[in-house]
Amino acid sequence: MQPRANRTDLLAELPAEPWQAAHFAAALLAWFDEHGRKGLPWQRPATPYRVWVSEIMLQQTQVAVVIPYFERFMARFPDPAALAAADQDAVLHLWSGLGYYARARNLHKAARLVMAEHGGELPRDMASLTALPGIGRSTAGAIRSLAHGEREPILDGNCKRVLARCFAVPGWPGKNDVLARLWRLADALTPAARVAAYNQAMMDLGATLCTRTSPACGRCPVAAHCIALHQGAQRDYPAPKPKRDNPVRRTCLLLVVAPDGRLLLERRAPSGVWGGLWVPPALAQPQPERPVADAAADWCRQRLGTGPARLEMLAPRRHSFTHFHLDIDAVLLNLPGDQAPPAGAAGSATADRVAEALGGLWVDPAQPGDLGLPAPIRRLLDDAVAQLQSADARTASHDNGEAQ
DNA sequence: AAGTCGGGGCC
DNA sequence: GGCCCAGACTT
Repeated sequence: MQPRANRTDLLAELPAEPWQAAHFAAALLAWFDEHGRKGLPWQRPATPYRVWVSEIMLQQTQVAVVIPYFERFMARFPDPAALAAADQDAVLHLWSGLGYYARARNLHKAARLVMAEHGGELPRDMASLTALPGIGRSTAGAIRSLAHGEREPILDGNCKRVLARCFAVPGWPGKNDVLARLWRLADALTPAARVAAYNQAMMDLGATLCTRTSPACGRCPVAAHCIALHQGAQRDYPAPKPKRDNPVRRTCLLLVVAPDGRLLLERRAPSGVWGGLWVPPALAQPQPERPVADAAADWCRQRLGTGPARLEMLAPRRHSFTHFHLDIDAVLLNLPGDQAPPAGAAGSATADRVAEALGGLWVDPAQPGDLGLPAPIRRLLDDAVAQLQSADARTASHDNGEAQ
């Protein structure tokens, strides 16, 4: 005798009944025809490439944020060939501010694979799609369903919330068993006809009615199916991620400014936080008990072979990531302009030696150019520019005072 | 199975 | 300030 399924399992298996799944899909599709989103940029036209790029951008990122990035990206890289031919810096530049930069690196890598191994067209089958870096089951399902009309379930954050509520799925969807159960539900409910509309409808429902905090159950097309609504427990699903205290890390960023006003950046290692992006050099291990200004001056003498002509602390700042806080001390270091500056170079022999020694790059902090710059670093450079200008103004007024 | 990877919207 | 968002990858 097989062990009897418990009550929760029975409820979860209900949509596997064909008639019920069909009713769910029909109700959702009727609602979609009336209220669904049909004018998003990647829907006109929904080519495999456009759906692909949009899906990658939309990973962990809201639609309204993505739209301008998507438009710029498509204008610059209209097809896989253009993307594959681009430098990684150009791709990261258009990604600056979106976060999760591994998405951009993987997208770029995958475009080159598409050119090399798939004749310049995205493959169509599930195995080949998920073999490409950055494409998992849900993104592959979105490409197959939205761009090709193949019957394939998706499971993004919206679908997880809708399904967790409808079928009262307990537990945090980050857990593998919970996730597996949601996938089974998604698969069982996905209809054979009108898959693209159905999958889009699931996302639209989650984004517009079945929202995280105040779901509009009164207008929901699948309210009759919703166990959470029946129990008045919409708020309990999906269960939140178990939270833990995020650690605090410290760093000290050195804003080294050459006599001509340009600022030193270094490229970070390919993996890890801000991988592949350009960031000012950092003190390896800031020591809590030692004044940061002293450590920065020492770094300057030891690594650059010259003391700073001027040193100024910027206001400390905290940047919070998903899993830790980063306290940033920023130091403005002006290099001396006493060496003879070669024409067209960064402004001094010292500056040139520095860039060579560190593998760095001198940029105008007001116009860094086409490189990937993390958003907080972008803001930091803006602050540095303002600080330099006010310092110049003080110097000028001081000089005037002496002259008079 | 748990940890890593960003930045912004919204409450 | 917390929480989440059209997730995927590494260990």
